[in-house]
Amino acid sequence: MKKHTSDWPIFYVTADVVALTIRDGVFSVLLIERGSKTQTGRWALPGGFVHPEEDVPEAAYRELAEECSVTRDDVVLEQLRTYGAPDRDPRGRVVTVAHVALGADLPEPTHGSDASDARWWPVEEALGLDLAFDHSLILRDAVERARAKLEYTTLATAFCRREFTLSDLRGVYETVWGERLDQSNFQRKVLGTEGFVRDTGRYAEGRLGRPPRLYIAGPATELSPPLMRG
Amino acid sequence: MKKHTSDWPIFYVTADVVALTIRDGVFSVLLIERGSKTQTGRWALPGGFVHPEEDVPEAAYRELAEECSVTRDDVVLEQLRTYGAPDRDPRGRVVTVAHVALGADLPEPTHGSDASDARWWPVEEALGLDLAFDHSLILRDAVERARAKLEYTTLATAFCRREFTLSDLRGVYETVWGERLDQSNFQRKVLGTEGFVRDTGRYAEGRLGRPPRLYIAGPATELSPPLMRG
DNA sequence: GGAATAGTGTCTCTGAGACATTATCTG
DNA sequence: CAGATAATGTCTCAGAGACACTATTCC
Repeated sequence: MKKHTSDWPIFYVTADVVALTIRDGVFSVLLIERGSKTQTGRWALPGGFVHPEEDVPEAAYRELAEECSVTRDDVVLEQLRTYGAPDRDPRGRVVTVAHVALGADLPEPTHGSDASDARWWPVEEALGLDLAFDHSLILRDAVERARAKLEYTTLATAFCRREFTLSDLRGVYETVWGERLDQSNFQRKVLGTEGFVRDTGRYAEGRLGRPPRLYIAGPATELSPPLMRG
Repeated sequence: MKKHTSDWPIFYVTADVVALTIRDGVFSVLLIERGSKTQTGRWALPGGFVHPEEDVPEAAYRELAEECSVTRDDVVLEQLRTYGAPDRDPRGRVVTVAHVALGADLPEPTHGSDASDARWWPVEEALGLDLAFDHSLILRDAVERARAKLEYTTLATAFCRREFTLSDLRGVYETVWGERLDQSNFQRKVLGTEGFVRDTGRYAEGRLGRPPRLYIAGPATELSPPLMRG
């Protein structure tokens, strides 16, 4: 790493992304196996250096798009927090702004430039891995943030396609939280929360049983009082 | 600002602090008037560059201590979020990790090195100021974060001295939220939440009226279900 | 005693949990 | 029709809000 003499210390800033989705009913996270770079062979979160004229969320979108063909319309991206311990990266003083990206059924990763492999891992398995750098810590924080935000925001719709049924939405909660919810009480809560979902007036077809109504996400963002975990 | 040619772009990283306290019953924030540096004469949040070998929260504690003689035992410090828009600082690419520091009745600022003035502002007034850089945005986010965290955490105790009465604690909520709470229901909620406060068995003296019990903060951190605003 | 503040008790209403019932599709 | 899933209704209980009442101090 190059040295620099200045009035002020030099930092390198990266944007890392914890991309979460539900694939075949399994809460999953995107990990890449590091290729020719530092920490070769270890699994890590997608991410990379922020460019000089680039805003930080732009970098996060870009890094995600490089590993997995996802545009910014496919995910909800928000900042998680920043990790900047002096020894967190052996290459030098690297501060990372970690993000969480939530999307519905995100696609298989396109093998990117600097990764030797990339794939979706079940979150429970990924939490058991020893990831590169402090990425295991970041992953734990991201998963807990996602689980918590389902309680007091309408963020669960970010895991659904544009149109979804209440069963789909309930499935998101059940998958992410890993617990069953009563269908009746769930419907009462969701439909009773002004602006959580909006009825399209149409019904899903080609399923077993009575056709469910289709909804789209409403304008509400907060859930007050929250929908609570057991 | 010096230029640097490297494989990767150079960033400067600062730690800013939104120090919040209650002074004479007024929800207050510490601001400094910028001296000989950039944006001279404008009011700003305390903060400064993170040192090469320093962890980011250390820098936040240090910057706070430089403006106001406060040790880390006097406040609860937590990261707010990171602000890194390319044009947020005219000096170059400066990314700031913003923090919130909460404390009980923090002292008058000691006139620090690079500030021409420093003082506590009522939060409502400070929100109306046009602060340096993007500090008005950071302040808004910090105040909203603090208000929200009172709902679902036991953080309100951070605004109290080591020993406090339930009236003191209720006063924190009323001051920060700017609304009245029913004393009876508040007590029921606080005392009914396992680990929120611990009874010392002693009573406050020298007040008008019946002497109130003294409590200290308990081990609980979460409030579930939350204590809600009107 | 009166004023002021602390602490307790009670009534009501909302909302969550548990679970029963009805509705509407496919095979 | 049976089986499956969706949607609605009902009962109960916990907790929040409103507010009355009691307790203990200082003057």
